[in-house]
Amino acid sequence: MTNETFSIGELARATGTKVETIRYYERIGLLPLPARTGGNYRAYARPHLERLGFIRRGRDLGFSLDGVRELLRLSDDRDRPCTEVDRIARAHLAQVERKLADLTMLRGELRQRIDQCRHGTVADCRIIEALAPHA
Amino acid sequence: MTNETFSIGELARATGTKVETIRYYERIGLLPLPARTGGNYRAYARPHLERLGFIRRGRDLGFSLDGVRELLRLSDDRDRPCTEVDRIARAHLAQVERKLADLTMLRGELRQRIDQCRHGTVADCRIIEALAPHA
DNA sequence: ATGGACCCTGTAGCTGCTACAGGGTCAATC
DNA sequence: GATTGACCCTGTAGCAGCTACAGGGTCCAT
Repeated sequence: MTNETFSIGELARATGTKVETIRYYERIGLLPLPARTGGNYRAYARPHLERLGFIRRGRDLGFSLDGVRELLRLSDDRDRPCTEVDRIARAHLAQVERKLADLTMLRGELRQRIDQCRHGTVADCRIIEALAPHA
Repeated sequence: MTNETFSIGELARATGTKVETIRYYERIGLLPLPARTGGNYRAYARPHLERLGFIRRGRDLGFSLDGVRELLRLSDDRDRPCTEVDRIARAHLAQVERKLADLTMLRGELRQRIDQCRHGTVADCRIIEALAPHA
């Protein structure tokens, strides 16, 4: 039987997570409490490794910790329809798209300000002018 | 002479800022301390209104509070060349562009996952599959 | 004098970590 | 057997940029 365990440092290296972050995930109940060694070290098993991997990939896809938590919960019930999963992912996508639209607008405005800057003095800088109203 | 003053609530309404946010800006030294009335109410003058307007527009353009602080400092010296202003704005633009690139990638990945979802059970959901490795 | 809208200070909460301080453990080396 | 050094432990505080109280005071109209 395979009953290998991992220290928190090994888990960190294996998943590209900082040790403190792993402890943080534990604290907020995202990662279950691992067994402890005689010297009170955390002893993780394979399921922990997988779960942490799941969390990391979810975060990489931009899901919030609550989103990840929900996805983890849903992924446990293998037989349920994935309607909910789909809904969460779509909601997240919509949010990403909103943010993209916002940032695109922002980029446009910034570019315009910067392009109009004639590199004179602050008194007639278009960037400052855009911020200070009356001048 | 025009020596009108504004209450914090009036300033809030005039600039679309929450009252607490104004007090916060004061606390971190972004907005100068206003005069006080007999009843210890803040009594703002026109320069405060303008300064807060500047801050808000800077924030709307996505500058950090430190960025805004720097821009405010620079805007005081009307005769200096606007090189520094330009540099700050360009650095910010570059950051916005990096974020845009990241989010665009993210959107692509999310769309792909969602498109591949066949709306079956969680067991063969592509979204979950992308997160859990082995399955 | 009473009500309601406004104001005050101070503190704690939010997200998602990160960074200590001040200690304990473990394996290897001298 | 003592010492190093890498690792681990808990607990707390900090970051940005607000936001939300609690527990009071003020001002003005009725």
